[in-house]
Amino acid sequence: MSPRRSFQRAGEEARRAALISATLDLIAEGGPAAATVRAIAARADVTPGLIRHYFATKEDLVAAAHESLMTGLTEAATARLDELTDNPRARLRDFIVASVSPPVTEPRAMALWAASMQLVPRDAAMRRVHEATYLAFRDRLAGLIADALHAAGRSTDTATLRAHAIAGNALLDGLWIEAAAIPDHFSEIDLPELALSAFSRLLNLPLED
Amino acid sequence: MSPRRSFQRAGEEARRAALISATLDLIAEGGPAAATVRAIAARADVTPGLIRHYFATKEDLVAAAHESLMTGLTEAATARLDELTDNPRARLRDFIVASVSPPVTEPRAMALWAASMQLVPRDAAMRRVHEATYLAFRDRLAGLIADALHAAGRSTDTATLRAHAIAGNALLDGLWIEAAAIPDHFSEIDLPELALSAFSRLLNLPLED
DNA sequence: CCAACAATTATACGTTTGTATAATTAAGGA
DNA sequence: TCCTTAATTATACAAACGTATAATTGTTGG
Repeated sequence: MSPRRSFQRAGEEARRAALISATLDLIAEGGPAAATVRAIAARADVTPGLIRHYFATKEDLVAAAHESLMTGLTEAATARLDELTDNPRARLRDFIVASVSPPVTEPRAMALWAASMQLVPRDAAMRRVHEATYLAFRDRLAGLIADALHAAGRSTDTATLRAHAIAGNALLDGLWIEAAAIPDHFSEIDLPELALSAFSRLLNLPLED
Repeated sequence: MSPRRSFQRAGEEARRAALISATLDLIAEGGPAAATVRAIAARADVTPGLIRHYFATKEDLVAAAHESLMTGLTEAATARLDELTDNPRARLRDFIVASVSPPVTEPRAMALWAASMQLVPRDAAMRRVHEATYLAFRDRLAGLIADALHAAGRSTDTATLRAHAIAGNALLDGLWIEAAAIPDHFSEIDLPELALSAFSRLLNLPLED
């Protein structure tokens, strides 16, 4: 007499979110190999069969998890912007600082990001998600740069603006990646200050406090 | 009557190298999941049982492969420096261009790098190797920057130089990573020119042709 | 209060995985 | 030349994987 386990119904949205969260947790802790359908189900406190009910294949679930991760990182850098002053230069400065500060620079985020990047070259769905989220972040940065330069009375043709956004994005990416990879080594370095200083020279626009 | 497959004996060193090479090829092509013992053996043109004869466990083989990868990358970067001209500014320029050009920007390199980075937060040995190779690369860049600035008659205190090297390294990392991740999107962009332009502003030192 | 439906669990299947062990064969020294 | 030894192949096995499908159960509208 094995009693069938009781359960509660949850909305589709909540269940998908729970499965995605469980997937990210497992990948962060033990890499992609640890994110098996059975482990994911256990972490989300459901049975493995339910995964197939919401995601046709495990690949779909992983892709959805990647999208959730990337948009989450972008939002982490963007979140404080809305509550900020309307001073364009301060907004850009805050965006830069947030991009090289926790939670973005936490090792967990880096491990997840690396796991995703590893799939990008050969998984079309992952590549599409990555490109979309990359461009979303870059466009956001481009807008902030344009506003800051304009407020300083500088003209900005689109080609130059795009180059600034690409380089600035690359700078922020490289900084948070290394800071997350070897936190001990960067603990004694004021990363926000370094980022602001480099950005100031990149745009020829003072950003430091 | 199935004839047993013929074979030739090889030295331990050669066999281990062949197995490591096969492992890296497979990880680059299909990720860590593709590097099964059977696939590795097939690629190295031996039977799966032989792997266990040289590596007690598959984990040992993967660790050896990562170490080989890291040291190989550093040596490649070091070797490249020696063939450059002795004009300090040209050396820095060539180094920057090489860092955002093939074979560095090939998706294969990015996939292997991402596979390694994914292990860094969880594996102390991997973290040590990564930190050492990162610092080796950064120190090289710092030396090139110092020489170029000095040749231009600029003074450079060590703190500023280190900041320049960190920011420059981050810029190059971010650029080659994205170029390798979404090559289609960057195909129409002159990445070396963009990198040189950004570096020039970062150092306030003209580097473009 | 009941019936219909969707959400969830349960079970099963075929593959593939890493590893263990026994059988064979190439290579070198006596 | 033969005989020993280590390198290599061959076979086997239990565990874990993703997926498919059937059986149940919570929920909601009438």
